[in-house]
Amino acid sequence: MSRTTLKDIAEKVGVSVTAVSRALSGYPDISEETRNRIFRIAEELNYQPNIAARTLVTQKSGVLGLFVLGREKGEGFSHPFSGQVINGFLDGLVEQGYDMMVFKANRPPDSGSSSYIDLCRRRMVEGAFLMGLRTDDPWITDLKSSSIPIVTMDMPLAGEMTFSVGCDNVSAVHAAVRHLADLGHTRISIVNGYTQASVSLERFEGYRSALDDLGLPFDPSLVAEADFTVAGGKEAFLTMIDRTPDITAVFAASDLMALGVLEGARELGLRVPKDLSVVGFDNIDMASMSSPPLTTLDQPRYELGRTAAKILISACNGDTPPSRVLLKANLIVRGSTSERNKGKSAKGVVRQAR
Amino acid sequence: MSRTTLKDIAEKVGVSVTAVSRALSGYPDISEETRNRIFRIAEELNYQPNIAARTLVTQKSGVLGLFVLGREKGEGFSHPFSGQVINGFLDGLVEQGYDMMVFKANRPPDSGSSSYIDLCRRRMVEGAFLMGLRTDDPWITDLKSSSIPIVTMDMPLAGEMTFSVGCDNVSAVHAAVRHLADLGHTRISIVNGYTQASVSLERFEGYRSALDDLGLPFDPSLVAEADFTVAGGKEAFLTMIDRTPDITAVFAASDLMALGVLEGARELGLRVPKDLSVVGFDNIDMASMSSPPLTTLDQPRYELGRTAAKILISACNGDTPPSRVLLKANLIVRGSTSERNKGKSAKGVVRQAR
DNA sequence: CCAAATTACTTAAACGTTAAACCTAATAGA
DNA sequence: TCTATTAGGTTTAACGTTTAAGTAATTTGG
Repeated sequence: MSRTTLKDIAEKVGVSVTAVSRALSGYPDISEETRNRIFRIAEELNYQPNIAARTLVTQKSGVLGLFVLGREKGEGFSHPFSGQVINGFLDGLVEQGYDMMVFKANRPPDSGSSSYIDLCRRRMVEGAFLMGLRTDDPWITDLKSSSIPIVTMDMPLAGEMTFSVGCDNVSAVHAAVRHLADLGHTRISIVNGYTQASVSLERFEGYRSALDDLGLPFDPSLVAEADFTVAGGKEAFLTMIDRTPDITAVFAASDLMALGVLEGARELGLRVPKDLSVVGFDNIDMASMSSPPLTTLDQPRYELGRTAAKILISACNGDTPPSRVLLKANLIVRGSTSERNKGKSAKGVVRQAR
Repeated sequence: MSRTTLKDIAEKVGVSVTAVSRALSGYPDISEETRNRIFRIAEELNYQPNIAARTLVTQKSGVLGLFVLGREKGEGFSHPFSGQVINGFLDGLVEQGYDMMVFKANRPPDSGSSSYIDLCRRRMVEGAFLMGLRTDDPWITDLKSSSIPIVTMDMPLAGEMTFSVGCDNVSAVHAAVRHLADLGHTRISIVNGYTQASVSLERFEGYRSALDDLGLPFDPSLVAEADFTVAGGKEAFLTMIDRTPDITAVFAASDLMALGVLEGARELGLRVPKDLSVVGFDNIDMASMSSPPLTTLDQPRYELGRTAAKILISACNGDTPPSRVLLKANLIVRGSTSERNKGKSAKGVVRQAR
């Protein structure tokens, strides 16, 4: 026997298919008695609506799409940051009766690959949440002119139907740098992410403005750029400290890079936080477990995902949510930062270690 | 203007809807010339098939479901283990033209929540992959009698349409214990996961059989049980080492618990690996970054996910894949294990530290 | 040269649902 | 008492696709 349909119930109860449909959908024009009979039989036959059929006629699928872009090595799903965001997004959308479909980013836009929007259209996806979008993504223009609502993480797009969620990176980094300055550091370097991520620009802005506000001079040789990974952070740190050995503090634009800095420092014989203070960004689980545990900026990841779902759904309902929502990232002070050690500068140690 | 449909193309080309459908699907009974015209117009109108309509008539949605169960704190998506498995699963299914829908596990089976299978039926999901299923899950019997193929991770179900993927836990743990024994350890303890995970039983079996094979006596007081988390592992280790301070090696059934053991050891002043050797399980990213880096069993996570997709799809196609596929977990030796230190036993250190 | 087969289509039906329009009997309002 | 309304339905059509069953024109085989 195949699946039970409205027709099966209708026949068994002795009413029309429409009556069953309306009863189950809670319309008031079905008598209390028939309604009860219908529900009983539906239960008995373990009726599950065929959502494909419903979608076809209502033109609404009840599906929201998730794109986890940049899924090479250590990115995307396997990035320690993504999990909680996705959890929040999923919870937020399930609460409103939606389901989630996950799409793989088809890398080369040349061949037969479709744009994100086209992928959505086939499945009648009502809105999409994009994580890991970069400024050089080939489908950006496509997204801007989307007719379904799009929420991006960390990357405002300025389209009619595009929205974004993210942290207030500028003030977050400002706070981190201030924290380091408060501890007496004056040679504060930044290991930033690549410029194709728009957070990188914001975080740099936070760094610059903090320096200005604190009366510290800006030195371009204290700025390094990496790819948000451990290896990249380590590499960037090592070349930078070689150039400018008088650094006593590092702000890294991701915890992974901060962990890379820690690794690099260990190799050089620098003791964190005694010789070098390190601040990360994200507060991934690993951050609290490194030695020393990382001082970092906690992004409310779950809340970010949840907010994305909220915006998407309200836009789907024809409302006009704010085009950009910024949540606050909180500085969490742990063991990787401390008062600047005036006696023994990092410089000396580095010279020794080499 | 709304979406382009087959009808739009048909009118513009001057053929029937069927002709367009068949041309686009590659049937041979459309002339080369009309086919080309159809393709050109379809392209021009940026036609995207309405998959809901297709699903309705073919009774196949082209969707596979993913259930990431146990999504409390640190579990599910945010578990460092899940990401790569999901990446593999997604890649495997996209390659075959499928899409992935992710379902939230509705915890209490009492209220109005539906079984995993029912969730699938509504969306005509063709098969599902379940991660994090426990032996005490309320929907187990439902799953066993499923009419759509189900692949579980790490948990064989013995149903007509159920399959499972996982690692060969028994021989993996066997290798880990042998590694410790080879280093001279004789008091080897196990911090296992909770018994509701079937891997726990298998890992315990590996532990027992290794002990037997190596001629080491089994001592129940060297067995602890925790919840796979860092905190749980630490707690379990601390109470165990208090009871039996002569332990010189620990096998933990997850890297997170192993990291907890490391933390506990640090607090007691035990030096790893000098005073205590520790082996984990999973090879999560964190494992290589702890200090010391963890010796652990590497699960081929990506491959596990990919295999799940492969099995699911072949079962969807009416084939009969093996009901259980076990991949090999490889021992990766890092800094957390070393030769047993005969001079200074852990016992002495613990006594001192307390 | 005619029947049979092939080519290139078309028509009709179906998938399971919802929405709009319609209907009938009972009830309410004047 | 007659009409207007309401309650409780039913009938019909539509959503966009695929598939089975035609059909007319052309080609092939003997």
